[in-house]
Amino acid sequence: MAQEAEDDGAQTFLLTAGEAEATVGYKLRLAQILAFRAFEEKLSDRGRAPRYLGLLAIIRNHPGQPQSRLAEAVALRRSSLVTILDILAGEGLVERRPVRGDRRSNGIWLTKMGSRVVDELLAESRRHDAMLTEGLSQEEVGAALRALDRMILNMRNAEGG
Amino acid sequence: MAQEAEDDGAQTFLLTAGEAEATVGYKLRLAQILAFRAFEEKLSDRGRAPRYLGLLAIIRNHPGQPQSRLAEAVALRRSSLVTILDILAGEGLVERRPVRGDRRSNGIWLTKMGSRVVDELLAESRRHDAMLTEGLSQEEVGAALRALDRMILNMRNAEGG
DNA sequence: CCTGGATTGTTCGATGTCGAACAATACGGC
DNA sequence: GCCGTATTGTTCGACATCGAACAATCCAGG
Repeated sequence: MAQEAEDDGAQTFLLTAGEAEATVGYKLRLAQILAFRAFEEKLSDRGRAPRYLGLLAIIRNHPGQPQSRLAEAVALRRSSLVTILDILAGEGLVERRPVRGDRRSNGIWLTKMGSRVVDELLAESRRHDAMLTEGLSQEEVGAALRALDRMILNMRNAEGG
Repeated sequence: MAQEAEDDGAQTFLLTAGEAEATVGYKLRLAQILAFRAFEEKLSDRGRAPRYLGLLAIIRNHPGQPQSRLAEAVALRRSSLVTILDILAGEGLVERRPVRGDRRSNGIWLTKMGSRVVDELLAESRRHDAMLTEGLSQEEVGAALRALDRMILNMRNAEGG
């Protein structure tokens, strides 16, 4: 009966907080919040590109895709992407172009500046990854990546079904 | 030069989106968004407890902790936790009690109902985890958990220093 | 003691994401 | 060709989280 507050040192508390019941989902969340926040803070002088680097990288690898497809790729909503693309277009990183054969949709493309910014930020991103996975072996990192891929796949397959 | 939009099927696009440049940080984010969203949607009829299950579990394991300590444990800000605890207290899951010896801080405790709700939701959470990690072996899940722990540790050590 | 700096909870305005709606456009079955 | 249904981008109001400020309280050094 823990009717009395425990007297952990702060360190011990943080390390063991929720440990007993901690699930993959929970640790996933914690790690993501901390990693994402740190990355954004480190690059707070580069506009909003760091936050949307994933999106920008996808646009570079798959230029001309419609917004709806991009939204699905980064697991955000169609409606959220509107504002995001407005911002990125406002910063001159991205362009909406008409798509021949479908007057509903826009194709999204990187500008030259956008392409350059993505290059720079991907380098930063790799440095950040190194910090994030410090103390893990190549094999462990690889295994974690494969596990994450599988989780992403599992959740995508479950979506809307 | 990919000046022409590619003609992936939607499946292929999703699977390979950003694959070339994908970092641990990015996949972490994607997996977390999808997993968290699915968990919340599945339990949309249980108030706001699902979203804050991690917090509630920590309160159960470490009753009587001050808000600031809890905020750090779940990687949210002190100011954010105020609203959250207001809500959880409003739903009757949590109580603020005065702390003897420090009139600034509150100790946070689960109510009986809160404790019951946490039990139920932790069971749901384990089921959700099973879905999330489907297709991964016990060893792979264990390795992923250890990797996540390490990443959390790394980011915490880097914080503010 | 007592005074200056830290810590705690709180408020408040700013920003990001969401879901539900909508108009414009595409498309399949007839 | 025509019509019902899907899809696309968009707007709008709701909500979650943030950072900066603040008052109350604690505490360490003189």
